[in-house]
Amino acid sequence: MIKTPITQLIINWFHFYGRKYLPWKKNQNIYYIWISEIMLQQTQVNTVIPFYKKFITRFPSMKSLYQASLDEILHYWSGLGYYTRAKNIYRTIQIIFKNKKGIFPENFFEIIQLPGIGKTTAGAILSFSRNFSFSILDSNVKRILVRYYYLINANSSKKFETILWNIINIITPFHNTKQFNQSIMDIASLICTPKYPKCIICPLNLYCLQYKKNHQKDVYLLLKKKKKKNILKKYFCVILIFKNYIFLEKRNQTKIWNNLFCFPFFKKKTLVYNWIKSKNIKKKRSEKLNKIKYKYTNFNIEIFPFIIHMKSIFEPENNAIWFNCNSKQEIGLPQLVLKIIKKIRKINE
DNA sequence: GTCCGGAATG
DNA sequence: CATTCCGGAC
Repeated sequence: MIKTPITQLIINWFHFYGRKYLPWKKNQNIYYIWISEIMLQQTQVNTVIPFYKKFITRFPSMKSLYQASLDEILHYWSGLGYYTRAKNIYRTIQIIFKNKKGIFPENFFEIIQLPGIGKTTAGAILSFSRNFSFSILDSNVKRILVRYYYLINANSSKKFETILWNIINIITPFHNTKQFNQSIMDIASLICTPKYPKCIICPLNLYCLQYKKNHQKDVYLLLKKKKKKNILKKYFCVILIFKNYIFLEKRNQTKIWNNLFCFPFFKKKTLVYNWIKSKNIKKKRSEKLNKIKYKYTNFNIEIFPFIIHMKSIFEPENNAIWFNCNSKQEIGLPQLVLKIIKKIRKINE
């Protein structure tokens, strides 16, 4: 039973143009869907695909994932960002084997209890794996609803959120839910884009109030929050190199890159010198690398690296390692560190 | 350079 | 309520 015109239009469009061949859509395996949905949080489909393929090749089953350490999981997350997601996957697989007999739950209220899974991800998992009728409300869906119904955001955001959930619950069909959910997100990300939406080819343009009434302002833009200033943070870091080995420390209790391995970071130059002294380092030679700039939405980082080539190696303390750049040791590394290691390898070649 | 994006946490 | 997390697209 189809309830609203928008519902039928969305399902019809999927039949011709929807993304039906995504790697996690090859079967209905709830494990694969779960991993893909966590990866797809805050991350676009095309970015996720190669990470997903490597991850599933290494961890083809829930059992293989359960046998993995957090470091191994983080290794396959390296460069993808939002590393708490990998930690949440690790925590979830422990829960599944310790409390749920190794079976991924198929009950919405059980799934939503799992770490890193909210209403939208739970709905996506159940609709894509079992075709159960659950709605999703991610930013793609929000953008379509706001434009299609021309919803001016006059209310408090909490109230507005509730309104959007009510609407999507109404227009989500009982049958063909998985096609509908995939379709509305595909339409949003391929056609109803944040900038320069391709309304001419949009299957919803006949009824879309934003388009039909030819409103001057894009109602979606009214939702946007104010920008904040970018703060510049400066750090110094020490890159110790011995042959193919680089000294890395595991970050702990940090907000950014927690559980990932990085070079030792310092706020002041003098702290760098103190640290080098305390390690009683025998250096062969030092080297200057240009300052490294790195950007985030709310702040920029400049890193001034001190590169030291070592004569000999010392025993690393807890949570530190000599990382062999040529090996495939499975640890988590942020994109920044991956890039610096690549640079160093080029210089040394 | 600027914008985009789910869930947890403050 | 607001903020945080990360990397990529443009």
